[in-house]
Amino acid sequence: MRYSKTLIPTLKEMPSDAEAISHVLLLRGGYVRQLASGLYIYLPLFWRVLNRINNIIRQELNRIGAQELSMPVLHPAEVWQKTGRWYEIKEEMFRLKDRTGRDMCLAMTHEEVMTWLASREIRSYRDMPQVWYQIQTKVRDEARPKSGVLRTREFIMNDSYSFDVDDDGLQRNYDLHIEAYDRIFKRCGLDFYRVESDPGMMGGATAHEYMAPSLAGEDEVAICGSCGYAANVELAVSVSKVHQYEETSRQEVSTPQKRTVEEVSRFMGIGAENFIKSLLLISDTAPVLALIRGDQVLHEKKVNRIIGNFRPAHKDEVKAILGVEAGFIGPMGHKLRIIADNAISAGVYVSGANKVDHHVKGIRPGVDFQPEWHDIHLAKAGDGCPHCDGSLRTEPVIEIGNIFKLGTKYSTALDAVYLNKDGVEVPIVMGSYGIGPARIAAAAIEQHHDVHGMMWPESIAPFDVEIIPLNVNDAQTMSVSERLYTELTNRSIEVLLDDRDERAGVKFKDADLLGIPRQIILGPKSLKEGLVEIKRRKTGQTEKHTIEQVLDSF
RNA sequence: CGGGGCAUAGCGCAGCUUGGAUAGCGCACCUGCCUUGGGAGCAGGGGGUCGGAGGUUCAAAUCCUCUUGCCCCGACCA
Repeated sequence: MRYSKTLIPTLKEMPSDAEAISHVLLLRGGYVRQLASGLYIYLPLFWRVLNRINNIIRQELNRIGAQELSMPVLHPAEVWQKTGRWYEIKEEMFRLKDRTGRDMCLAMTHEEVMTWLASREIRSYRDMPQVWYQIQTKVRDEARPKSGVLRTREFIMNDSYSFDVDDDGLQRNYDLHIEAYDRIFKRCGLDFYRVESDPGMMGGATAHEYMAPSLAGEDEVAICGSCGYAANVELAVSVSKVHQYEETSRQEVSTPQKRTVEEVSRFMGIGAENFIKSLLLISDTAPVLALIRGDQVLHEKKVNRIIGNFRPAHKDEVKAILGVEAGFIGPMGHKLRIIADNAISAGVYVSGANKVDHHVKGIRPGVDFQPEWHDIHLAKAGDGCPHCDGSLRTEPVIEIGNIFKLGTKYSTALDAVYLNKDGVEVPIVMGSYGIGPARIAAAAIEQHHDVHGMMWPESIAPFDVEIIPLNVNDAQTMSVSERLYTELTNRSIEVLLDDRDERAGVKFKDADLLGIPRQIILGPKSLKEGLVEIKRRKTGQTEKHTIEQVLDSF
């Protein structure tokens, strides 16, 4: 392609609204433009990148026997009503009516419609397994679009759905998708982790997320350096550091005006890990007392799974329910439900005395009070790995893909059933798998760039090579450029020819910004010797070669 | 949804506190000359009515009210 005839509106100045590096570079490099909050126009360069990514995805999914198809973006409400998500999902779903007043919505995802199709077309165990996928637009009214193309309200997703007769079949398809996804992300040149994740509203028990490490990431994963345990911190299990404690007898201590763990800890000269933090939570059904170690943070999602929806109690509620001011609550002597983090199952602790201005030391959990034991603390860097002796570290990541075992949640709701060998009607067992191509692109930029611009992995770069004739008014320069352009193109190499009548500096700057992996530089000096230069964008190294050598190197 | 910030030429910004005459700068753009290995130089030129509505005032980019959009933090996130 000729640069002079391609829309590549590069920007010299820093866009003021961009924060994430990928966002800045996509804007500056003329890859995308923003139409409105969370809505982006993909210009020719970005579209080429996405198509390359999508082709890798296609190849790998076809390889495991998946079949590509395409689904509507506009859905009738009924299918979403049948699974209940029409009611469960709130403002995040775009809803509208057609001219007859029928309720419709824009697709946030395609479990419903895929399952609807399966319910009509799959009749027998002989029809399975099936894996259907598409590369389609999804629309979600995000509460807060951000970071350029990383979190948008409309985006392309590759989503794949498996249909099996039983859990074993599902497991096979799940494993096949892991294989395909591993290959896809590897081929796209990304560093990534596959981590255990929260199935969330998808339902089902098992789920993994593919995460690309990046400062621009919204998620955080906990990783064990020794055994490879990796999980989203939303559900990461961790072994709290063992702490030293003193065997003291139970004893009340006066702690005037000292309420927080930090205050009392400093006042008594005892480390925060020797405290029990008592938090009163109001769930939908009853108040619950949650206990965690003083040096830890309560993990609301974990608690949510145990007691359902809840909120922290207000100050006056604490007084009304426990009969003591917040700040002096202790675990003992209460009748309500108590859940405690495993970390405090051993040891001797200090906590509130349930009496203003007093705490108690020498408290023995399991002896002085009997809670339900759970993991309800937030895993943090330095905590022990739950599977080995290693310790965990945490890292910010971009979610680039996810895989879920759905089970029969959707097939049951939409009556997608088949007849098994015994002639019995059984619900289809499903899995769903998703990849965000734009996030792969953004993650690749986040992971591969320098101060001058992007450095695309070869597999997903918009072009394989950029030819840079330094002086387009020089006949020899141009004839060699044209020859290289033609011959490389004939060999199916994707070439960008910077045929603009611009100064050398402009072309170099733009080329580095665009990040095409290889640059072929044609200047008068080298050409006199019959040589051209090849520059590798990643290393910045240049080598001089004859034209034949260059052609042969591809 | 809570908190904060911004909105003046295509882009990046100044001017606003303390109202006052043709609203300014850099980049980009157009014309000419010159130049061609890291975003050149000189000369000339076009383009905005200050996000929108209302108000105060002799006078509003500037003060007041409302409103819309965008960004950031948090909540949320199939």
